Amino acid sequence: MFASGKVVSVVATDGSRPATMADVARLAGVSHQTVSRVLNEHANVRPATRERVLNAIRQLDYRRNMAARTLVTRRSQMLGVVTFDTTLYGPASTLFGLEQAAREIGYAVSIVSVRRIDRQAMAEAVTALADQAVAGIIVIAPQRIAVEALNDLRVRGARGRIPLVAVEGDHSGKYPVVAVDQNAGARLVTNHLLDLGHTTVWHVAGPPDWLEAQARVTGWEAALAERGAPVPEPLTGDWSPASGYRAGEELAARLAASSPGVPAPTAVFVANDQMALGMLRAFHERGIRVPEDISVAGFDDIPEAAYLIPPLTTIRQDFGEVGRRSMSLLLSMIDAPEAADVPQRVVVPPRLVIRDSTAPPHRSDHQ
Amino acid sequence: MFASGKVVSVVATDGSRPATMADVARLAGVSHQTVSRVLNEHANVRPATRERVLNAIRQLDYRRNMAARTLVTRRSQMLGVVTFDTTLYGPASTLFGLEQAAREIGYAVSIVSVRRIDRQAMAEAVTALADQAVAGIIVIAPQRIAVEALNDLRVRGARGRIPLVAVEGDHSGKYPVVAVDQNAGARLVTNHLLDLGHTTVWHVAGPPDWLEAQARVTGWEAALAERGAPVPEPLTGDWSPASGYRAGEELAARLAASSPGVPAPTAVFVANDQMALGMLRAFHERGIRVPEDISVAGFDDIPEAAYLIPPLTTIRQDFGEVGRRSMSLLLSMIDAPEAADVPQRVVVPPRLVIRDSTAPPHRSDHQ
DNA sequence: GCCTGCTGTGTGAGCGCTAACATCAGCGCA
DNA sequence: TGCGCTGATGTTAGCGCTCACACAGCAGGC
Repeated sequence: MFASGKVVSVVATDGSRPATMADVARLAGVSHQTVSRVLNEHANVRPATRERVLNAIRQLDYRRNMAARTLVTRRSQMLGVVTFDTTLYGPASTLFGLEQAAREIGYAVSIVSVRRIDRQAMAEAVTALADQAVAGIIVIAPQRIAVEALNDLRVRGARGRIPLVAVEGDHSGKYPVVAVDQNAGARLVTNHLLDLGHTTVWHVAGPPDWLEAQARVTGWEAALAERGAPVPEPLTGDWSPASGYRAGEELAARLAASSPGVPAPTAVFVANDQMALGMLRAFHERGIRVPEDISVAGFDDIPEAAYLIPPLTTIRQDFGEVGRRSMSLLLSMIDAPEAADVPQRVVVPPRLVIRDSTAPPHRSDHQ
Repeated sequence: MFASGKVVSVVATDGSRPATMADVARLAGVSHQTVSRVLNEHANVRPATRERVLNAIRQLDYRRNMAARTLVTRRSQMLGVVTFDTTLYGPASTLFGLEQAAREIGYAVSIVSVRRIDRQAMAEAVTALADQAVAGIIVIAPQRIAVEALNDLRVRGARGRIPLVAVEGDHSGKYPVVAVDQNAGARLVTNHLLDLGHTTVWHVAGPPDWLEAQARVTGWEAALAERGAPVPEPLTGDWSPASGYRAGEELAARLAASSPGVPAPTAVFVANDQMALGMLRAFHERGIRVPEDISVAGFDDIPEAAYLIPPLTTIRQDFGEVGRRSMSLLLSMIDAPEAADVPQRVVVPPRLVIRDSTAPPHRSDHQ
C-alpha cells in the first residue's frame, strides 16, 4: 500500500505539511512524548504501545524534524569534515571512506574544503561546522601548518568542546590522530630496494611542509642508517608529475656523470606515485631503462600504478580503513566526551606492492 | 581587544553558553526582533541602531543558531550533494568546485556518496538530504539509471519541492542539467585524428550505462560519418586502466593480423585517460610505437596525462566550471522557485589538448 | 492498611529564532 | 485640531522537538 508503484515519495505523500510528532501521537492514541520515547529507543515503553506508534509513523510517512531536535539537544546528527584538496587521491579516498562509515552509523556529513591552509582558514572552516552544531569534526590535515592551526583553536560549539580527530597529521598536537604509518611504509620500500642488492637508495621527497613527506624522509633515512648504507641528499618535489619529471632529469644527469669515484644511483624511492610517473617519463625519454638501469618505487598505489611503464612497485595505503577508523574514534569521543582511554594515535599499517619497476642492480657498467 | 593573541576562540569566549539573540538585544538596548532585522538585512533599521547591534554582536562573539532558524523557516542554509564515487577524477573535481562555490555564497554543503546507483539508493540519499532541510540538491549522476531514479523521485522537503540540479546527466529528465559537452569533445578528438590524415578512428567506449560514455560514442560516430569515414565496431571498457590494457591487447592483435584487405587501425580515441594509460602499456609491451604505429587520444585530461609515455593528447573538461555553473543554477531556482526562465541545460565546452600521442599515420608498412 | 518502589505514560516548559501583528512617534495636510 | 500615513521598534506566538517532572497503577513488604 505504501511506497508502491514507480513513484517514490520523499517526506510527504500528499501536498500538505509533513507529519509532526503530534500527528503521530494523535493517530496512535498516545502523547507526543511516548512517540519521542519510541524514536529514541528509551526503555519503559510497552511493546504494544511501541507497535502502535511505529504503525502510525509508517502510515504518516513521518520523519523527525532534525532542526527541532538539534535546537533542543544543541547537537545535530551531523559530522563535519575539513579537507584540503579533494582532488588528490589520498584525501579523496579518505573522504569517501569517512562518508560511508558515517552514514552507516546514522550521521550526515558536512564538508568544508579549504584552498590554502592557515590559521584563519582553519578557524573559519571549523567555525562554519560549529555553527551547524556538528557532533564531531574530522580534519584531514596533512600539513604541519594545519596541525599548528588546529592546536591554536579552541573548538567550541553550543555544547562545549566539540570532539575532533585529525587524519594524516602527526602526534604533536592536542588531538587524536589516525594515520597510515608513513615511516613504516618508507622503511618497507627502502629495505625492499636494499634487499635487492642496491648499495643505497635515493629519495625524492614531497613538500617539506607536509607531515607525510617528512615522515617518509625519516623512515627512508632510518632504514638506510640501520643497514649502514650511505644517505644521499634527497631531492624535493611537490607531489606533481611535473616535479617528478624534473627530479628524473636531475637523476639522469647524475647517472650520466657517474664515475668510479662518484657511483651512479641505482635505486630511487619517490615519495608518491604521481611524481614517480613523471620520473618514469624523464628516464624513458633519455633511454634510461627501468628497472635495468635504475629501480624506481613510489608511494600510494594509485589506480594507475599497476599500468605504468613499467608497472610501479609502491606502498599501498588503505584510505578506506583510515576513514573507518577515524570515524569510530570520533564516535567514541562523542559518546564518552571525558573518557581518558581514547587512543591518541591510531596507526594503519601500509603494505608493499612489488611490481616490475624494481630489480637487482645491473652490475655490468660502472663498477 | 577581540580575536587577539594566538588563541582563536570559536563561538564562545568564556566557559558559558554561547550568546543568544536576546543577549545581544539586551546589550544593545533593543528588542531581539531588531537584532533579527539587522542580521537579515531588513530595511527600516536606523543606522545608529544597526551600529549598536553590530557592536553588541561583535562584543559577545554572537553567532546565530542555525537550528532555530531552520526550524522556523523550514529551510537550512545548506545544500546537498549526491555523488557517485568521489574517488574518480571527474566527480572529485566537480565536488571540489561545487563546495567552493557554495561556501562563497554562504551555504554549507552536505554530501552523500552512494556506492551503487539504483532507485532505492537514490531515494535514500535524497531523503537523507531532505531530512536536513537542505535548500537545494545537486546530483552528480553520470549514469542512466541515476537519471531514471531521479525522474521517479518526488523530492519534497518540509517546504514543498526542493530545487534539484543534475550534473553530468542528460536532458531527458525533469531536472535541469549542467554538463560538459561530451559529444562536442568526442567530435573534437575524432576530427583532430581525421585531420592528421587517418582513414578512420577506432574507439574504446566507457560502460554503456554511463551517459557520458554514450555521448562520446555518439560524437565519435557523427564525426566519422560527416567525413565519410568508415565506423569500426567500438570496443568497450569500464574506465579502468585494466580494461584499457585489454582493449590495447585487442587492437594489437588487429594490428598484427592486418592485411591489404583488412587495414590496420592507425588511430584510437579512448573514452577516458585512465583506459588510454592502460592501452599505452599494452602497446609498449608489444613494441607498438605511439604515435608512430598508432595514435592514441584520451578524454578528461587527468593531471597525469601530460606525463604519460608519450604525453597524451586528450580532451580537457573544466570540472570547476561545471561546479560553479550548477551552483549558480541551483541558486536561481532557490531564489525564484517558480521561475520559468531557468535554463534546462547548461553546457560547458570542452577543449582539445594536443600532445605527443597523436600524429599523422605512418604510410610505410602495409597498404 | 500504608508506605515504598517500580513501570508506563502524560504534562508543561522552553531551546533560539522568525513572522505577523501591535505600537508609537513624527509628519504632512485638509 | 484631527486624520491618516510612514518609519522604527516592540510584543506575541509559534516552529517541533526533548527534558524534567508529575502522576497513575500495581506489586511487594511489613
